[in-house]
Amino acid sequence: MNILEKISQSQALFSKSERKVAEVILANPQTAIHSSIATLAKMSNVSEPTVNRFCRRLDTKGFPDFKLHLAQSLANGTPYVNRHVEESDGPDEYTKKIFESTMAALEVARQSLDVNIINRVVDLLTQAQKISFFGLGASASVAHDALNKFFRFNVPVVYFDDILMQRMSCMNSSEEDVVVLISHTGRTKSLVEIAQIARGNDATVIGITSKDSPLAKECSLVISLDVPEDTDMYMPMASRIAQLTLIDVLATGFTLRRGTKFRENLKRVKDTLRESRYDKKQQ
Amino acid sequence: MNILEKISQSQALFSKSERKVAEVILANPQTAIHSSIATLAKMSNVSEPTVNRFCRRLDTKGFPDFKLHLAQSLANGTPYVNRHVEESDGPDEYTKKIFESTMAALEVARQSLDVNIINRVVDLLTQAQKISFFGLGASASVAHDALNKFFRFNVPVVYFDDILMQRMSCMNSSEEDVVVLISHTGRTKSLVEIAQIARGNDATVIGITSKDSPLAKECSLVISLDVPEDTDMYMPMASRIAQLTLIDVLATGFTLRRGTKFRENLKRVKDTLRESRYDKKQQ
DNA sequence: AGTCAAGTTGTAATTTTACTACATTTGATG
DNA sequence: CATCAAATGTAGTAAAATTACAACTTGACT
Repeated sequence: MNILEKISQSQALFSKSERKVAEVILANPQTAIHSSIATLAKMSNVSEPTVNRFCRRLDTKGFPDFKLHLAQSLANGTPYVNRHVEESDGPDEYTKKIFESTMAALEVARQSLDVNIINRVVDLLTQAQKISFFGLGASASVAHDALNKFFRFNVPVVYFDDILMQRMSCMNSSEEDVVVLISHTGRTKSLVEIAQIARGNDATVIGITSKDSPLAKECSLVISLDVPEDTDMYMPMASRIAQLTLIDVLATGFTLRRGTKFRENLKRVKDTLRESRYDKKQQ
Repeated sequence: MNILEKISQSQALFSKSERKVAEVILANPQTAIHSSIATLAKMSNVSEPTVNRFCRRLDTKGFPDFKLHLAQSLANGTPYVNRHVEESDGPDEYTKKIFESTMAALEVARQSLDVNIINRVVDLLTQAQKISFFGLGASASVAHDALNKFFRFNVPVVYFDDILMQRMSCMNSSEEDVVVLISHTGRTKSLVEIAQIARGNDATVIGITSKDSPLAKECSLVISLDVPEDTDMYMPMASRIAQLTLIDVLATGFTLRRGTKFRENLKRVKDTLRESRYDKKQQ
């Protein structure tokens, strides 16, 4: 885990002087990694051994090891998850925080992914007669996006954001069909029911949802995507982005499986759009 | 620049013994960051000062500083932009590449954003009588997502993915209305026309699009979002994610502007969903 | 309030680590 | 093969981190 997050979360664990050290480091981590233990001790108004004890409390081997961890946290593009937006934040602050926590969430999501399952899902998708993408609420737009991607592959794709249409569509599904259900929580009742209907018609049901959820239990195959969600805002944010990126991965896997010739087909689809656009040169 | 890459590229610069050091480090960088200069010297069969000289040749201040740089290169989640998916990539490789390049794209997008414009857009959105989100193709799902977010704020929000509906909606817009148009290229003809119609009806038109595009020219205010897009795949991927994250930023700015009391309102909206879900405990 | 124990913090000595100055080696060139 | 510059190593020095221990807080219980 990112050591900066760990510091801000472990406040309770620290003693008074250790907290002083934590403050100084959090306030200026860049300076911290370039300081010696003596300098840092002086900056925090504590003794050197206190800094050392602080490092060990964070399960590092000592000060140099701690600096290594800190350096990694500070590495470009390794933002910390727990940058919650606060009431007092200005536009520059909340913009930065949201982007950074989104990136961090992607990193976490990537690590939680099971590549073998992705591979099998790509297999199933390439062999499907018809692919359906269903989601509700925030996940509806993800399904919508998936439609947009897979539509270009010249495969029968279906997307509905209406529960009844989703049900009817699943009623008519058959063994060769793949139904992809998207839900962050995996606890949306009507989606679970749809999974059951689809399974009842022998369709392959793939869930993009969280592990061990009711929806996951009803699926033939689950891509579990555990994303740290900032619940302060009462809106799904990072989970959606992770789902979309996963869709990108699946779509990419799909095109790779289909080979180069198929890729040319994609280019043609894209070229078709040209007429609807203003030429780049003409501006 | 990543110091590991730098080492492998600077081979010519090194002396014979220094190259030995480079080899050992490249072979096992994880070990290197946890070794002292003495251990590393022994592993490379060179003297300690040689290791030190090696570090300085790479423009670091000395061995400890070098280790810091190395640690940063090794931090996971340090994405390189130029990780294009290749024909021969397996699932683990393309998954990693897509996630990493998405993260990198977000970082680039964040840096290209103008915070002042974001602030003004948030201003306009909070004051709007009605907010419309329109996009076509891949950007339609982004607009769809925006609907989902702003809908929770108890503001009149409109979203259509049908050109005619979009036009009609804009025809009826007025001075107090804000129309948000989303397009990566900014060269989709019908969207440009819609911008003109909306402007003609005195609505405020906000573009989430690329700078200097035809669409940008027709907007009252443009949030330009320049994203490095992997064109190999002929599909918009990173641009969409950046747009969505921007929507998150706008939505967050919106709620912050409205204050704490408003946030409680959001919680109520979320709680309303409970009935449609399976309880967490019951599983 | 006084005492004691547990926990916290600092001082000073010790050990480890990195760096510097200088000596030796290597190998290329006339 | 003599010479010189570049490369490498040796040994000493300086700096940094860690340890052991002493002094000081804190708060519970008599």
